[in-house]
Parts: sequence; C-alpha cells; structure tokens
Amino acid sequence: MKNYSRQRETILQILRSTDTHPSASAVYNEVRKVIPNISLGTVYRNLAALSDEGVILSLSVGDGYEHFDGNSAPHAHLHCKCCGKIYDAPLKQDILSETAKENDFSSETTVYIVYGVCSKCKSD
Amino acid sequence: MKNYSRQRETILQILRSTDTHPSASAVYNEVRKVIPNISLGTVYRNLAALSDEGVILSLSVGDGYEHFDGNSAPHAHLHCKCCGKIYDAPLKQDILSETAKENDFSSETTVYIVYGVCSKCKSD
DNA sequence: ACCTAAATCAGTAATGATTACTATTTTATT
DNA sequence: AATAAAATAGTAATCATTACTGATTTAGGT
Repeated sequence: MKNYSRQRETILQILRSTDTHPSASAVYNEVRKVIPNISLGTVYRNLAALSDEGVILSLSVGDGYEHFDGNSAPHAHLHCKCCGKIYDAPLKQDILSETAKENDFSSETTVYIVYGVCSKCKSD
Repeated sequence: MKNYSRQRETILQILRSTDTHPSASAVYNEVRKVIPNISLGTVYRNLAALSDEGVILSLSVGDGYEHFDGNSAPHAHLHCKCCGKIYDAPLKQDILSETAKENDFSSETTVYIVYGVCSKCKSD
C-alpha cells in the first residue's frame, strides 16, 4: 500500500465508493465534505497522479468534462446520450489487452466505451 | 449519399485519407489548403455533425484535444503515452456491441482505447 | 529530537480548446 | 424569381483544466 496524503487517500476512497463516474468538480464537492478547505487544483493534481499510476480510470465521453472511475479493471462503459449516465457492464473478454499484446504494444490501461441510448430512456 | 456542403465533404475526405487521428485544428490546417477562408468554427461544427451522424469517430485520449477518425467501424486505438501516436488495430470480436445488446442498450458507436507504450518507443 | 530537502498543499491567475453569437451567403422549395 | 431554412466566416465569450507561488507537511539522515 502506497503512502498517500490525506487528500489523495480521500479522493480515492470517494471514487471507490461510487459508480457514478464523477467529474473533477463533482469529486471536489464530495471531498470538501471531509476536507472543507481542499483546493480544486489539488483534486485535479491527485486525480492525474492516480490516473497515471493506473489506480483509477480517466475517461472522456464527449460531454465537456473528464470522468473518473475508481475501478481500473477492464469493463465496459455504456454512455447514454439521452440521460448522460455512464453505466458499467462486465466484459466476457478483455479483447483490448489481447489486441495490444498481438501488436507488441505494452498495455497499461484499457478503456471501453459504447455510445447510445439506455433501456430506461428508450422506454420513456 | 447525403448532400453535404463543400466544407463538410472536404473535411470528411481529409479524415478518410489519413490514419493520424488529427485534432480539430490539424483538420483545419488541412482544409485550408483547399478552402483557404474556411473558419475554425465551421470545422468544429462539421466535425460534431459528422460525429453525431456516426460517420466519423471522436475520441479523447487525454492529451488535451479531441481526435477524429474517418473510420467509424469498430477497431482498437493504441495510444502511446511516449510518442503520443494513436495506432489503429483490427479487433477479432466486437465485444462492446455484444455487451450493449446483452444490457438492452442501443449501441450506436463503440470506442476501444488502450493506453501504453508502442514497440517503437520501447526499443528506443 | 533536530535539520534539510523534497513533496504536497491552498489559493489564485492564466491558458487555450471549444462553443456561442451575428450578420452574411448559400441552398432548397414553391 | 421569391421566400424560408440551413450553413458559413469571423469574432467574442466560456469554462474546464493547468500553471504558478508562497506556505505547509513529510521523509530520511545525523
């Protein structure tokens, strides 16, 4: 276990306790409940550090902000362009890691995104 | 075949004639060789329109700009964090479309990204 | 414990890719 | 040809993210 600062540790715990794929400012609002005077720059810096480490996932779905995921294991992200939600879904196969290996590419992180409309929005 | 404006048609042809996944301003610089007084806003608007249509792919690899791909068919993107290049690679299976179907999610576009280091950068 | 250097922080200012806006031009339809 | 709708060039505004600065905390050595 790495020796993280209180700020970084808190950010990581928040990300691991949700499946909402929050943006940096959403994370900021949550962390402030625990560390009221944390700065937004600190949140960005630690999100970048955790993402560089491969501990969290950073994903962009084209809605203007970066989203973060405390689960960095390979899984699918289903982004509904109607309600904006990002759903997690398990994958039967990690085809990206396999493809990387076949191409002599050192895979560190894999990101799977589907754009479309979720079942809830379809029925509304 | 849709009836595209000269600007949109030119942008699409440029994207289809390269595999470099250019940014909006890189596309802008290319289009200006053909339509010198095209505006950057027009490039952005048409890239968004083509992306909404599913004719091109818009992908973010975390380097600050959006990248565009004239090939919207499912394939892998290998992003080297060392040289910054995005390599295309074929996929044996479109696992994302399958996963979407299993989850009653209407898939329109799929994006596959691997982050890591390419063979060229490894050998340098 | 003390000391020093490195890392991290809070707070604020700056950046720059993207978007919004407006007046003009082009396209489509009748 | 007349009218309405769509697209454009050019410019101004936005705002998520990054950079910066001086203060604070952490880590390792003595």
